[in-house]
Amino acid sequence: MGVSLKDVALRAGVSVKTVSNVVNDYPHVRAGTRDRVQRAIDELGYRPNATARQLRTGRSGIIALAVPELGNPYFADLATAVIDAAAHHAHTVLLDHTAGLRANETLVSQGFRSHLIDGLILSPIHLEREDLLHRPARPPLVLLGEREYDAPFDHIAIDNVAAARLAVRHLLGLGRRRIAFVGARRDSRRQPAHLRLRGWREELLAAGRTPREDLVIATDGYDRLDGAVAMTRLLDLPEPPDAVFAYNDLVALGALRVLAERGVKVPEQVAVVGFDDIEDGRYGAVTLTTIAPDKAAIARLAVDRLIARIEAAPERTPPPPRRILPGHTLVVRESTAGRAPHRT
Amino acid sequence: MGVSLKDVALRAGVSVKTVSNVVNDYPHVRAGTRDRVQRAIDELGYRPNATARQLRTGRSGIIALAVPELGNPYFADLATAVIDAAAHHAHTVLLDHTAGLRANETLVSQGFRSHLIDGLILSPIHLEREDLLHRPARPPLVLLGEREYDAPFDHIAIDNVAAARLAVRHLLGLGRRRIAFVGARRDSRRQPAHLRLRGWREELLAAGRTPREDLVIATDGYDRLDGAVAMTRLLDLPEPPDAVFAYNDLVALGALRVLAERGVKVPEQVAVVGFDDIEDGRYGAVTLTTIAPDKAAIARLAVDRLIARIEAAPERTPPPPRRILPGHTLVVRESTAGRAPHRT
DNA sequence: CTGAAAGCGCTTACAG
DNA sequence: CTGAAAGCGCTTACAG
Repeated sequence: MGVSLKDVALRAGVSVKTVSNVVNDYPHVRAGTRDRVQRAIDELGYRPNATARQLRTGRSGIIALAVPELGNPYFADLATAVIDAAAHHAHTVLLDHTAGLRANETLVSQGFRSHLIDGLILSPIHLEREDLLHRPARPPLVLLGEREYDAPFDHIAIDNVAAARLAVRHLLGLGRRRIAFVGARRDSRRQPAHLRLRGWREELLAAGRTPREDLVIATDGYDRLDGAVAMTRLLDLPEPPDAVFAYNDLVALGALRVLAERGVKVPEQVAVVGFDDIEDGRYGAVTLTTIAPDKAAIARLAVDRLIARIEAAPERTPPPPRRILPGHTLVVRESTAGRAPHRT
Repeated sequence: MGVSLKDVALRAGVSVKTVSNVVNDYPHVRAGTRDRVQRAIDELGYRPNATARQLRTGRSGIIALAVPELGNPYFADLATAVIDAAAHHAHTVLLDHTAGLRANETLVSQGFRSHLIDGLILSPIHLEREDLLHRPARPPLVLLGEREYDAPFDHIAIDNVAAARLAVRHLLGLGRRRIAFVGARRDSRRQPAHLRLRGWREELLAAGRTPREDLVIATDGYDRLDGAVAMTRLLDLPEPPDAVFAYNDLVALGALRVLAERGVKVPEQVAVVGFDDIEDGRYGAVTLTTIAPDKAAIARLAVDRLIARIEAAPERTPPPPRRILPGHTLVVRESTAGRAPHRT
């Protein structure tokens, strides 16, 4: 079917070894030989067969990225950044979505399709530590996101507690006294959002205030609808909050929608802070104040770390797994700062 | 390193052929033999090497999907749907983004990484017909989206002209008389959006109205920012429009943001219709009326068609390429219908 | 600097 | 119903 090394070798009158040397830029090839081989390659339109190379070398040049859902712009942005970072290392990205389900996350982490990929970047939601315990050493795994595991894997995530405290401090600075947290889980044993919730608690305590647990709203997921449902409940409280810190921007946007529906003024009556800095937050009728994780840094660090493990010689002891903390910033917009007067 | 067929064969006391037969569910294997082999497989933890299988069969089980950008929720949704549809055929999806650049789109269509993939689904923006002309027959290609090419490839897209006419008809039915189109291109030779623009023109003419070309606004891209810039220009016109039909929802959302900023009432003063039905449009302060393409159908049809070509016997003449038109609907929301009174 | 040959782990005619 | 063997297209010690 296709043109193989052998065809090129025949045409150039050399062995396949020499052709292989030329194709892989092996330095010690005589210039004349190289030219002759190159000409044969061009004439025949030869292109190396990646599969055969992979079978021989054990490397595919593919890394997998598994996120809960691409429908969340945060993960779409992250995926884009990972694809770009991988391209820098001449790697391609195979994308998986887990729907945040523990079973899917476990399957992926256990090496589903592992023969096809050199490494895996996984952003888990409901995966538990024990799901990770009997994982084979290959392909290497880098974890992303808020969930922390006492397990020997690199983990790239911003400091969620510090970021949450920054958000709550901002709201306290605006004089807000009833600050709700939206995005806890009903099941107290499983708290994917526990770090952001902890930050909310810590900052309130540090300010000498008692965290009001009735202002902690559990949600089913982390989508706009969850934020809308939670906000409705909060507004129906005898004493509604004057601020909302949402687990993420989608939840915050759902809350903003309900506030608009009910005619509640933002930020005058209720201030809102999200988390992720997705683009939607910059274009609503009220733009959204949010925590902006450095997504490019997250992607770059994750890919760099993964590639380093992929390329590590198997006989040497690998570097110990690390927690790496990319930066984050608070981006203040209308949902806490109010709107500049109309340009008319 | 890993456990191979040979190891299993040795342990089960059969030939590799028999193990292969069991692994691939070849029917004619004696039950006793099958059990013995299965036990050996389980004990050794054997898992087939996909790379070796691919080298032998020429099939990887991977299809590539190339979209302009994942940051547009429409493409994120589409990618999700394609991943699901591919999973039905036991295929995995390799994701590429082209940034809508002709060079990237050409590279992908010409078979970049073609040894790794069984087929390609491409949603082009600026690709031209000539870029497609000297494409090798393999891997098969299915095209998506508004751009039409007089080239022998399957093409899955909703009827963009009919959909645009539906949107404009809706606005006309609301009594709007100055209906702008936002999302044309400056360069008149390259009009990715030409079908939706044509629909705008045709429906106005059919209603006995003259399309006002000064209400056709060119944009650099199809993002929120482009919609915001365009809306600003429209509002600064001596006689601003009373309705906007946007190329897509992102552009429409950018326009809505500017309308809110300027204190223009939607839909009373300006009604807005988008295109794509992304989730953001359902949660703004003013929800967005839009054309909803049947994304699941698009993904399913594209994958089905691609898999059929992948599995077609190479010696038989392949089925002729087809244009397939999945359905679409108009979803009416507040940006044209107004808001229901507050629930208080 | 270059060649002949083994082998990565499968699948698949070809026999029996 | 099962086995022995070739071969997919590479890379890479091993020679020379």
